[in-house]
Amino acid sequence: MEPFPPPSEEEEEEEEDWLCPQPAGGAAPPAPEHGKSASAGSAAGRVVVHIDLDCFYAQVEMIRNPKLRDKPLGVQQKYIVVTCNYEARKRGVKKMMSVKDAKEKCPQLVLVNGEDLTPYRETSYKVTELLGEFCPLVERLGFDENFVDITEIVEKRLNQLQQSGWSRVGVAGHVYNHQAVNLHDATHVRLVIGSQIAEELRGAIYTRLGLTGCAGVASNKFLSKLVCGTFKPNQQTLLLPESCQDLIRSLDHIQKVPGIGYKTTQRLEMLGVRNVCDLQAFPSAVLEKELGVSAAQRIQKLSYGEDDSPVTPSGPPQSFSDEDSFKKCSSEVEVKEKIEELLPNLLARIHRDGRQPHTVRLTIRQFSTDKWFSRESRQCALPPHLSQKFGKESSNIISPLVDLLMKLFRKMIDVDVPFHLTLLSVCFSNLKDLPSSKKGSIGFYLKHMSPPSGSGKRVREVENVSQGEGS
DNA sequence: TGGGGTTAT
DNA sequence: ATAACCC
Repeated sequence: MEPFPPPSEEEEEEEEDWLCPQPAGGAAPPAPEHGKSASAGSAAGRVVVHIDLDCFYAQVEMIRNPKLRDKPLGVQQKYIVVTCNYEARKRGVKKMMSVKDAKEKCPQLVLVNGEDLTPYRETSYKVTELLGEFCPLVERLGFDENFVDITEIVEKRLNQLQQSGWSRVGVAGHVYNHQAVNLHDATHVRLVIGSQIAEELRGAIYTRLGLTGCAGVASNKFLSKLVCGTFKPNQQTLLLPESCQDLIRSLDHIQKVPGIGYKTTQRLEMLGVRNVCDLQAFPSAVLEKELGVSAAQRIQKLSYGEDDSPVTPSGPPQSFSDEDSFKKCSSEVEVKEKIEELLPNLLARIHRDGRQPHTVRLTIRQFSTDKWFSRESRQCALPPHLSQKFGKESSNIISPLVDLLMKLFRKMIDVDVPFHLTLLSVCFSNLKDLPSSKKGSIGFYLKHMSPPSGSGKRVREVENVSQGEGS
């Protein structure tokens, strides 16, 4: 069996094999422990993989239209190229580049409109669902990233290896810093097995969905995400604990730290904190006064690579929204028309989901020269008789919803004074399962997970994929 | 900069 | 309801 995807640029370096004598009664791998073995977050240490699909929207478009495969391709929303394939990147196109700049850099650039997210959203959930077949702890981050806590799968495989006595154990993919693996170190062994599982996850995503992506394997979410980007298209990287400091110190600016965004960066810079080392060394008490105890402690722990946040299964979405941006919208009639455009698609999505929303929100962005960032919103509970109508299609739910949304609009905007909007968004949230049957089940994609043969069979399939036969 | 999402306050 | 974060 070959590595998997055709993208041949891969030269999976350093796949050395290690002959590993098992336990021998020494202090090698961890004891099996009784019954429920190391659950996620136990003292044993977790194994977390972060999976990040390569230029996701562009990949989806290339699958929809294979003729685009070998061309430089950009996905356009309004006048922005939001992402592009690697052919385009070679020629200087970057994410979030204006169409004008992109065409200048690459006149042959092919553009597809990506304002309708439906194909991306659907593919995205297929990926999450697929990962959910391997393991229940899958957390989405945006449409193209997932965290998977594979601690339990690693544990199972460790037990199997111990029973077979001798096994060939080797890293799949890269090791950060080219650090040598010590197979007498239990933590190393678990992470190495994690790298094999990560490769299987990527392999499944490729063979079943045709998508390539990167993976990072580490002992927590934060580190797995950080190390994921080390080798970029379609490769994976394992982080061993001894290289953790090197990884985080490699971040030249604090805004590269996931969890430290624009606002926090501004405040940290006022305090003279410019890089991760500054943050590590900064007095905690002062930081807590500036950011609050909770945020301060969290980001300072991040600066050491510590992150105890669990991989929280995302399950079905918490909200459904649809938005449109435009140059100008300045009359009530136009607002109503825009809302009427947004609703049908949204309602169809909610109908497909099957749950009932109990809250609606209208969000606007007003034109302004300096604060293009800020949005305002008004929300209200849906009257029960409207909530009810989400199950059925026939009745006209649109008119009363539009009326409701226009009331929300008038709470924000005095329609007697001139206004200039550049965005409208409608969001339905507070989703509840229909009172239909008995239990409050989770349904959605986690539902059909165990056909008769159950989880044992599923896991075995995973385990078989890249078993380098022992000898 | 788009068209989405989440959680915390 | 807003503010922060993520993509």
